[in-house]
Amino acid sequence: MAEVDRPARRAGRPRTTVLTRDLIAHAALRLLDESGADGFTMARLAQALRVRPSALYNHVEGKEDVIAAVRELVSDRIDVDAFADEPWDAAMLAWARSYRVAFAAHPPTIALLATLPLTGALRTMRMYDTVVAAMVRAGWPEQEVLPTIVAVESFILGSALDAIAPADMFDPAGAEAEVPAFASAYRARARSLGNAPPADAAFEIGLRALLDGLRDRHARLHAESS
Amino acid sequence: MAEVDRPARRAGRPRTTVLTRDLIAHAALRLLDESGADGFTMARLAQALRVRPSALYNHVEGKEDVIAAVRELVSDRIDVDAFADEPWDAAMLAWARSYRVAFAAHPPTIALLATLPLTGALRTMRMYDTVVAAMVRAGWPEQEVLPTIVAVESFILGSALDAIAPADMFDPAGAEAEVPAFASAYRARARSLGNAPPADAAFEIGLRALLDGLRDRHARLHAESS
DNA sequence: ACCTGAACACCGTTCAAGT
DNA sequence: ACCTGAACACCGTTCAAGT
Repeated sequence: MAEVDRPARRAGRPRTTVLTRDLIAHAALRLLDESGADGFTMARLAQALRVRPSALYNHVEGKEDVIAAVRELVSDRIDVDAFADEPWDAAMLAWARSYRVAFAAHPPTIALLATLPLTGALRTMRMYDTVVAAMVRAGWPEQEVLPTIVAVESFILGSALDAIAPADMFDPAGAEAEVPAFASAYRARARSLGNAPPADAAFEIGLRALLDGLRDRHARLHAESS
Repeated sequence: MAEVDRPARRAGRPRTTVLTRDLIAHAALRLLDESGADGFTMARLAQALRVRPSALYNHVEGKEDVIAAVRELVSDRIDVDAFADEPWDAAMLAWARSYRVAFAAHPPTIALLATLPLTGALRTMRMYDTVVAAMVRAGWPEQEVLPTIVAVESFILGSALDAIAPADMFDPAGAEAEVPAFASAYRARARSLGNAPPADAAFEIGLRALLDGLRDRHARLHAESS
C-alpha cells in the first residue's frame, strides 16, 4: 500500500537528474520545518525526494553535511546591506534583527544549527568581511572587531534558542509562596506584554543594552585618541 | 571476552540498591565528559553502571530525562550568592561568569543542555527568585526584570556555544584576497590574544558592553523618577 | 555517474519473566 | 520493587550490482 506511490525506478543511473546537493538541502529544510528535528532522518529525507537513502550519499557526505547545507540556506537570508550606507551601530542593529529573523523563520532548525559550528564557507566569510570593514572604517581598533562581532552573534544565537523554548516553561504556578519575587515579576511581565512573545522583549532589551554599551566603548576609545 | 567483566547479576530485584536517579545523572555527566555527545547512548550509560539498558527505565523516563538530570547537576554549580551583598551590576557580572564557568567545565554537555529548555525545577526557580529580588530592590521596574535576566542568560548560553566551536573554524587561509578586511582583523586578533581563547575575549567584551548598557538604562530610569 | 537493494552495527524503548 | 533478556521499530552508512 505504501509501496504504491513510491518511485518505480530501477537501479542504475537515471536518464534525468533527480538529485543535487541543492535539491537535498531544500528538501531537508522543508522536512525540518514540517516534522521538527526529531523527524529529520535520512530515511524520511530520501522518501521526500522519492529516492532510497543510499542515493543521498552520492551528493552529500552524510547527515552532518546535509545540516551544513541547510545552514547555508538559512544564513543566506541574513541581510548585511545596512553596513554599506548606515552608521556602524544602526547597521549592527539591523543586521542582528535580520540574523534573528532568518533563524526564527525555521524554528526547528535553530537547535540543530546553533549547535553545529558555523561552516567556514566563503559566503559566511564574505558576510564577516562586510561587517569587519564597516567597523574598521568607523574607527574600531582592529583587534577588537572580531570579538565584538562574535559577542553580538552569541547574543543573537542565545536569543534564538530562548525563542524556541515553551512559553510557559517557567510558570511558577503552585510555587508562588516559595519564590514570591519571581512569581510577582512573572505576573508583571505577563501584564505588560499581553500576547507579545516574551522572547522578543528580552531580545530587544538585550540588543539595545549591548549596543548602548558598545557605543559607550566606541566613544571612549575615540575620546582617548583625540 | 567482553562478557567476562560484565556483571553476573541474575534477573530479579537486587538485594542491594544498584541504581538511583542521582547515580544515573552522575554517570551520565562523566560519560558525556569522556566520550562527547555522540558517545552518549543509553547502552553505554548502562554499561558504565554495570546494568542492562532496560534497567535504567525504572529510574528515569528516558534519555531526555537523563539529560534533564544532568542539567540540574551542572546548574547547581552556578553561584548566585553575590546578589546577597553586592550591588546588582557587580552581582550580575559575577553570576554571569559563574554561569558560564559551570557549563564550560563540561564542554560536551553545552550543546545538549543549551538546546533543551531549562527545566521548570524548583531549584532553578529559586535561582531566579534571588536574582529578581535583588534587581527589584535595586529599583528596576518589575516588568523589565525577567526580560533583562533572560537577555543576559541568552548571551551567556550563546557564548558557551561559541566556546565549543573549533578555534580555527574561521581561519581565512587561502581566501585572504577575497575577504581582506576579515583576514586582517583575524590576524590582528591572533596577535593581541596570543594563546588566550578567542571565545573568552568575546565573552568579556560582550558581557561588559551588555552591563554598561543595562547600567545606562538603570540610571536613565532612575533620573526620570526623581 | 548515480541509482537500487541488501546488509551492518548500532539506536531508544517496551515488556514479560524472574527474584 | 527492580533487575535481566528478548523483542520491536527504527537509525546512519557502506557497498556490490546494475544501467
